Amino acid sequence: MGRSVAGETGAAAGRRGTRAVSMADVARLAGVSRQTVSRVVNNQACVVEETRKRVEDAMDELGFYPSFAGRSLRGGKYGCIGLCMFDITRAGNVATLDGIVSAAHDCGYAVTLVEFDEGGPVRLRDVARRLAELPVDGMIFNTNRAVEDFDEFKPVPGLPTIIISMKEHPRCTTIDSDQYGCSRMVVDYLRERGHAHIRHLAGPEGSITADFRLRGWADALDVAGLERLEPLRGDWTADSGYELGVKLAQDKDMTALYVGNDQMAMGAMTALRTHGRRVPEDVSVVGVDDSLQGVVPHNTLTTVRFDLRERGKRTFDHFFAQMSGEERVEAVRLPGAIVERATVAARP
Amino acid sequence: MGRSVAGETGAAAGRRGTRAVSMADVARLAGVSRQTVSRVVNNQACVVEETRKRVEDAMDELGFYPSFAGRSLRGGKYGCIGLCMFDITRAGNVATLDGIVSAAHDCGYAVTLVEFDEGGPVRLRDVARRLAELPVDGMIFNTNRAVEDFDEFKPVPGLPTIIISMKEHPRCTTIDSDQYGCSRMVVDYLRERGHAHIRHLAGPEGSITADFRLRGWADALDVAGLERLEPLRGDWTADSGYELGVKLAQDKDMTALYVGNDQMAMGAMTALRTHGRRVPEDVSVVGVDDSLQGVVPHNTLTTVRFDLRERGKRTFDHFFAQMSGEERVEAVRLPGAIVERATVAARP
DNA sequence: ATGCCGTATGTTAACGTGCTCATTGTAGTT
DNA sequence: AACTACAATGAGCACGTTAACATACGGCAT
Repeated sequence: MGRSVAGETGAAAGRRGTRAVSMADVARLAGVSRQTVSRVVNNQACVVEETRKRVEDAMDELGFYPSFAGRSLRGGKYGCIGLCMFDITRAGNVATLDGIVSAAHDCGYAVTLVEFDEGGPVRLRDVARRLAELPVDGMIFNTNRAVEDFDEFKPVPGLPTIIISMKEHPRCTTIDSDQYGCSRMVVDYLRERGHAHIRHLAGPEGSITADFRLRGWADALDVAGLERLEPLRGDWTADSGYELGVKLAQDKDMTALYVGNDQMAMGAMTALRTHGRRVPEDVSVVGVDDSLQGVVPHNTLTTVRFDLRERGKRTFDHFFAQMSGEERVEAVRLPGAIVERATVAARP
Repeated sequence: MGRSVAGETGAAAGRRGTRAVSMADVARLAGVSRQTVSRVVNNQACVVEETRKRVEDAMDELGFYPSFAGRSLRGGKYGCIGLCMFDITRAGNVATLDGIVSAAHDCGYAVTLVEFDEGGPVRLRDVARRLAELPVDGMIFNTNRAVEDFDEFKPVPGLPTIIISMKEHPRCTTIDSDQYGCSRMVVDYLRERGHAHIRHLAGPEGSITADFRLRGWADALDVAGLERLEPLRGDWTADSGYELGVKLAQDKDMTALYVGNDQMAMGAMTALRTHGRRVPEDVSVVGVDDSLQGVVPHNTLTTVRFDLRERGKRTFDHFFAQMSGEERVEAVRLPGAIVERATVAARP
């Protein structure tokens, strides 16, 4: 219980049974002290060229790599950052992961990835516990799924913690693409083009992203004093978009449709056209994510693009700032940008 | 040079400047020896209930987490596996990553991810060097891109190494989806349905996957003694598929088109239809990857599906076997399966 | 009472590295 | 010759954990 299976493989100590080559071994072969080897490894001055050469040859001969354990035991830090994602395969997450990994790489950090998709309810506390026993200097959580103990969660002391989430947290800096603001932006964009009957096809209940996108749309309509019909809810797939698009085709007042992601938008658009509504002449359609580029030929969907790689980079930057002593807790929301293609028309 | 920036942050030793809570601290507070704390942490017997309770309370009060460094310094292993991917965002890679992470999790391992997309040519040696200095018990490389020193690469002694690659390696076990076999399978599938003029729209030059898929197609035609016209080469995007599809529409002999991925197939199909060739009545189309499901409404493309998550799981399994002493070097190729939809018709 | 056994706990040493301080060696200055 | 200045190297310790060994204690058979 609690102990890792890896830990129990036991018998084989070190690298496959044999103790790994240590500095002492190199020192012995090169005929110098361990300290001199250490200096060579860390590229310090004050080592005469001839000695350095001898040490380097010895290292090559023995296949020496400095032990991370020894090094970090001394130094107290690992140069690794723990990242917990709840579903890597979810569309946006890969790009974010990529951004984090590459920003981390630039600062000499590696990223240790942990997934947490145990059927039951998720508690940040459990995830943090698991991560804290790994060689990490801090943690990043990506919680685009509801977690049980979000608000009362306390980060592990000494381990800077950043949460990728639209929900704000009392103790940790949160960062996310502005899933709320993008909807207000789209509604304003459509209003400026004369649309007053703007409907919404949202993502599934239980998705925080879907909820914030929906809320942004609703608030924007309310603020503008426009009529707000009940939004429909799909499951992010193109087919669900098609299905609901068939229903929406009945609504002859609707002049614009804002869809919670591009795949459903694709489906809805197909349904609208199949049922005699022209896009964009009769109905303008806007999606979010810009995920169809390259996937579909002649992609014409007007949509909102987030720079998710940038989101990852920024996330790491905040982590790094905290590592460097920054104490501030903020809620960073990164704006998207509308990509104008050909599915929006202005009303007379 | 060579040293990590993380290492140079220096000043802050341990967890945010303050030395983390150690077993000694817990022992002092609980009024026991460090060894007893260790026993409690590792759930060993021979600790009387009352003592255990006192230690656990002390741990909670101080917020103690065992130090990974100290632990692995003693034990010699980390419970982490190093993974190098050259482009996480490439379609198949996420699912593979997911499979590896989840299989690793089940065995108590975490995955430390490193990306390597420095503009220049890649050498496995450099990647291995970087990974070997991290807290890992072994490594996995995902080399779907050409590397300079593939054949002469020697794994770090004591660190089991698996390569995800279609190319076989003299010293390491390789594993990959059977990018060659899938093409032979498709050609046979089309031949059985009476097709004799089967053309191929391949991925870009320089892509190993594209090369193997192309080679499988070519060999299958040669073996069957069928005419083999020059394949066209796209860049994986739907638009390039469309563009080349326009050219292919001129070829009135062609009765079947095998496309290197689904997105290009999507484009090619659209082009064929736009230029008066019915699919599947005039031309049958087959893709690879099954990547359009959920993305496009009413997906009807017949394609080859690989279980990429399974590929990840199998990869980890091989790593784990080597960790447990298995020495065999193999080349594992995981077959795909044809997903029959509606873009293939039998010829009379 | 003596000796033995088993259980609970403490003590010691070792893992590999890198910092601090000490020592040696060399050259230049007085 | 005696001194300082500096470069190159070595010795020792500390980091946190745990395996192996050592000790203390109570119960039981002799």
